[in-house]
Amino acid sequence: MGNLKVAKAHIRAENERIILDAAEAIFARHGFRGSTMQMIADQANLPKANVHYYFASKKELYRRVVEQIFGIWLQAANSFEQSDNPAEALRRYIEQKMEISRLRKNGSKVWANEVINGAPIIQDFLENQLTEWTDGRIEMIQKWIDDKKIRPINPRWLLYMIWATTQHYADFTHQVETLNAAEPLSKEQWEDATETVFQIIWAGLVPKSGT
Amino acid sequence: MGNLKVAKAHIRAENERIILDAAEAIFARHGFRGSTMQMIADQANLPKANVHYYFASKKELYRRVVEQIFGIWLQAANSFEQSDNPAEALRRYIEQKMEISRLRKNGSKVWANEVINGAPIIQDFLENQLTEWTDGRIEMIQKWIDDKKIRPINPRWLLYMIWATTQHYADFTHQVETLNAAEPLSKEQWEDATETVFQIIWAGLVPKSGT
DNA sequence: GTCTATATTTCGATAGAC
DNA sequence: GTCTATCGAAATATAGAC
Repeated sequence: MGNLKVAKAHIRAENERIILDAAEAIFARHGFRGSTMQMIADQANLPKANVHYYFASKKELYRRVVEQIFGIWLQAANSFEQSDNPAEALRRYIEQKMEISRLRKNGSKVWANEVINGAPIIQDFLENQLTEWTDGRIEMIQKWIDDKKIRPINPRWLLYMIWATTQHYADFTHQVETLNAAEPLSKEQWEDATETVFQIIWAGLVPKSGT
Repeated sequence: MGNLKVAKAHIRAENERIILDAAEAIFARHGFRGSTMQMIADQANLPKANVHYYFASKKELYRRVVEQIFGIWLQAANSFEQSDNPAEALRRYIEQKMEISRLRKNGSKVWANEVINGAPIIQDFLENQLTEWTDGRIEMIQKWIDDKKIRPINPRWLLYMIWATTQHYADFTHQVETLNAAEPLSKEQWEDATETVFQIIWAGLVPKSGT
């Protein structure tokens, strides 16, 4: 009896994972309304009714996908804390964000799609978790400024700049690859792009030596 | 007879304009598949059948909207040419891009949506016009580097950085406003953000005085 | 050129046999 | 837990009167 329960729970966990991965890919490519349960089922190699068996509605499935992405974002964001040295903290954060853009393109695209459309489904994430996290990071950056470790700039615009620049490589992959002779960026290009993003931002933050 | 033709042409031009504006707003908010001809008709204050009278299909209407946006982008991009001084040229370009983000949010969002989804409808723009324009601008920036006017960085990543940072304020308006206590950015905030973007990028490009 | 009514297709969701 | 068949609700597009 106990074994049966465990086996069934295992099947459920595995199928949910397969469907979530399939849904992320489809939602990233076609948006919420552009994606059909049939497409997701095909991507997962399951009959459409099975998808409905595990996720009651398309909306619930979508929300689970977005939740998953948001978790990864917040987790990476913690790297911000790990150093009191602004150069180190920013380098680590930019590197992590670029790494997520490289490895989790679909997640980033679903998020972008959702925000562009006014976040009809995940507004609560923006209002609660993201607002809290952002306010905390702004305080940290402001402290760096007060300590004259970086130039006085508005910390908020700096954060947006890092988000925009790093996520661009995930959200606009298709444009980036088209402009790269229809080829994905090579390992060297990813490293070079990451280094350039960090270098420009950091050089733009260093306090003027003469001041 | 001639007058009648002119009058009808006028009616057509005006109605097409009304429908295009309505469609841009709806497509920006709901994406291609999320938008219905009924929504567009309501936004334009016209019966649905009239929209079909002027635009044979939803796809044709969408393509016209994206074409319009792309024209505005390319036009603004010319400001890049107007100065041989990198600081001036970059400042003007960033200011223009931020101005478009402020005034033409919907256009930018439709474009972003389209690229995220793999540009199924406007791939030819990416392959032709955008590739040409980008290659030309990369040459210009490379010349600045050769002339030691700016530090040696990969010009392509610099362009992407400018695009990403400026368009973020249009595409992610909803997130930016949620993080701004649900208020649109004030005139002062727009100016401050623009200045910060330019300052960080430019300071990150100036050649080291000691080298 | 305008607009009501409707044909046709597609999709989300469920029933019910296995 | 799986899967076929199908319902009911939209949505695109068009026919045809004005």
